[in-house]
Amino acid sequence: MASNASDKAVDELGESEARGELERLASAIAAADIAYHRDDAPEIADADYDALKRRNAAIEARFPHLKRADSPSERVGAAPAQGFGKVVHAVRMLSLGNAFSDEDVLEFDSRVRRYLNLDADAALTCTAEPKIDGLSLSLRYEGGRLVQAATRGDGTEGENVTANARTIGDIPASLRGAPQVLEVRGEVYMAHEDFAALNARQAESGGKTFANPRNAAAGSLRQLDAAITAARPLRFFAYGWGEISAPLADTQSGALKRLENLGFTVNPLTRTVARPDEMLAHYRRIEADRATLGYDIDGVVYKVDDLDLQRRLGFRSTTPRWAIAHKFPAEIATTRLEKIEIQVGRTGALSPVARLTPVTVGGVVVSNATLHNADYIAGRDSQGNPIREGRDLREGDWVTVYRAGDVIPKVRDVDLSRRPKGAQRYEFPTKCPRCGSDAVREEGEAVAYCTGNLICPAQAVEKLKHFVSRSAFDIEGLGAKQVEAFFDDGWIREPADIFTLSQAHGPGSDAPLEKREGWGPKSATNLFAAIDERRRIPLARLIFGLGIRHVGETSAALLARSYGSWDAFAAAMRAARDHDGPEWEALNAIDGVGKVMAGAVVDFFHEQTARAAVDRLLAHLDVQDAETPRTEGSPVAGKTVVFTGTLETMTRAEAKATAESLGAKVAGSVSGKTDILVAGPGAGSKLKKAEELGVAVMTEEEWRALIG
DNA sequence: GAGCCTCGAGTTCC
DNA sequence: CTCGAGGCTC
Repeated sequence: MASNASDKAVDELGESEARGELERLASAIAAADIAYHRDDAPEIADADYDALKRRNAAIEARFPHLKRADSPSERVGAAPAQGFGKVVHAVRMLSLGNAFSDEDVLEFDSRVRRYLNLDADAALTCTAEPKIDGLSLSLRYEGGRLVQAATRGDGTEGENVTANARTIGDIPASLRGAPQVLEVRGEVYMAHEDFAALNARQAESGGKTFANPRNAAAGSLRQLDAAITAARPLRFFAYGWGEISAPLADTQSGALKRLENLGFTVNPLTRTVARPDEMLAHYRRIEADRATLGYDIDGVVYKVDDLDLQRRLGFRSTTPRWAIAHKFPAEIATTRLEKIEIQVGRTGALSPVARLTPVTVGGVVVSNATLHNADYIAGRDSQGNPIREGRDLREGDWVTVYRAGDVIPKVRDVDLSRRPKGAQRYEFPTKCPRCGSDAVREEGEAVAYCTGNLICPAQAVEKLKHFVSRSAFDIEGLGAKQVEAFFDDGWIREPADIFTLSQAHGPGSDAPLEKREGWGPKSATNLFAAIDERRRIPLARLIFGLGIRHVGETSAALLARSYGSWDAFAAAMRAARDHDGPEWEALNAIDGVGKVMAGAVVDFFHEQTARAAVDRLLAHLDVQDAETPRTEGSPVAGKTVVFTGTLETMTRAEAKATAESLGAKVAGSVSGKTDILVAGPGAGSKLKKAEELGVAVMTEEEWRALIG
């Protein structure tokens, strides 16, 4: 039976057929894995391998209870192209906003109150707990059993480290009384004493030692051989959750209690605090205990306790509005500023970088630091106010450096008493160091730009790097390094060249990729396949990839959503050529698009060279129309809504977020394209204009009734 | 027109 | 992560 079953569509399979199929697939995939990984001699084509994996996943999705203990979908190292399989998070793993001072914490408190329309003296309870310096992990339990563990990755997609997570003592393999689906999120870390012992062992056995516990934890979790992870002393604190089939509690603190009862370890310094002064008091207590905790922490996290309020607050593009991380002050080190060099970005921006005598800051050796712009070097901000009390930076100076947010190295100050004799004030270049074109700094702007847009090789290569970057075309195997090498050899000079790479440099060509240093038949085939995969591209990624100034990831998605298809978008931009007319007005009416961005986009389409390059690119692409938001049964899908006057039961931001989630476009001003004006008390000119234009006007109450 | 909020662009090291 | 600047609100 099983042999016939393999030809059947998954939804036609009976249960016993499915069981047999899963068994067959498990052994076929395992055999392919061994051939690929251990013997480095693949027996089947990658596409066939992927098909096996997909079929396995599809059957498992339909018959979850038949999932085998040795399921290929969970096995570490199962995917051939990279060490770990990828996992798309059911609920995104976000990062947190940061507070660096008491004022920032007070501001967080008032921002939350403002958003929720709470009085200054109304209670607003938060949880406060140490921020562990480890790495985030998401644990998925189904029916009380741990089925998957994934790293954070880019927040949307992480790595499957299930086998490794199973070896961590603090992570229960099964739970009693948990919801059917429960994703527990927390931090994997290594305690100080375990770290010291591990390093001692490593040194003894001649293995590599780790710079700090964080790196040790990360290195240990990302072992392809779970047996190695098992020998590493990792621990886990639970602090939150992702997808859940039933709520854990009404409050953050209640949910943490529940997780504790289920068998997780929650940090013992977690408290609920009612007011900013209590938040700060708990911060100081934790800071005072920092050295005796036995593990690294880098701050304190506050979260609004009431989950209903959390839901109302929602998310900004990368962070929740209901939480913030209060960071401890950064460590500082002293070193020498050897040289100031200039880098050229994809927009032509000239950015000075400090080359430093390498120095250890916070467990990492730093040798470069950004200097932002000419004013920053001179000791001024963009308004001309002194920073570093007006002290400028010169080559040869002794400077203090720190890692902003414990990541990005920055120069804090300069020690004038140690300034070498004859050190010269730094002269910011007036020519692009790469192409020699004039560098121009517009009046009132902080950044100088290279004007050789079409001839500057630095700009061209940076634009290409942007094009292949993660948020744009995200071509696996074609990173910044490869782009640079291909550019230098003239293989890729513009985006379209990427899609003809396999013709120009395929196996039979004059200069085949597989003969290049560092490449072989396998990696070359993989790259061509990865490129082919991106011929079908979502509209938003295409727009972002074009690298139009002022159009980042968010705005690209906004434009894609607003126009739906490439043809509609391009036609409108061409029609708006003169910064005038209905298309121009429509573009400017999009909430979030102003004159500057609109001008940049329209001018991009008007520019012959850029347009020709885009046309060459489009010949290779199948652009997918933008998905409109969930609109099923939404009464306002596709409508353009404007809010005006005072809103009484929700804040403006809430109103906007809700409307957008229902597929409506929220605009800032009333125009012929407006479908609905929601007018509260105090509405003025917008109401009048809406009435003139015959736009439907409703009260807030009517609006709420409409959207349910 | 000022003040806030958010986004864009550039940056480091593993 | 930070800084500058664009866009929106008041």
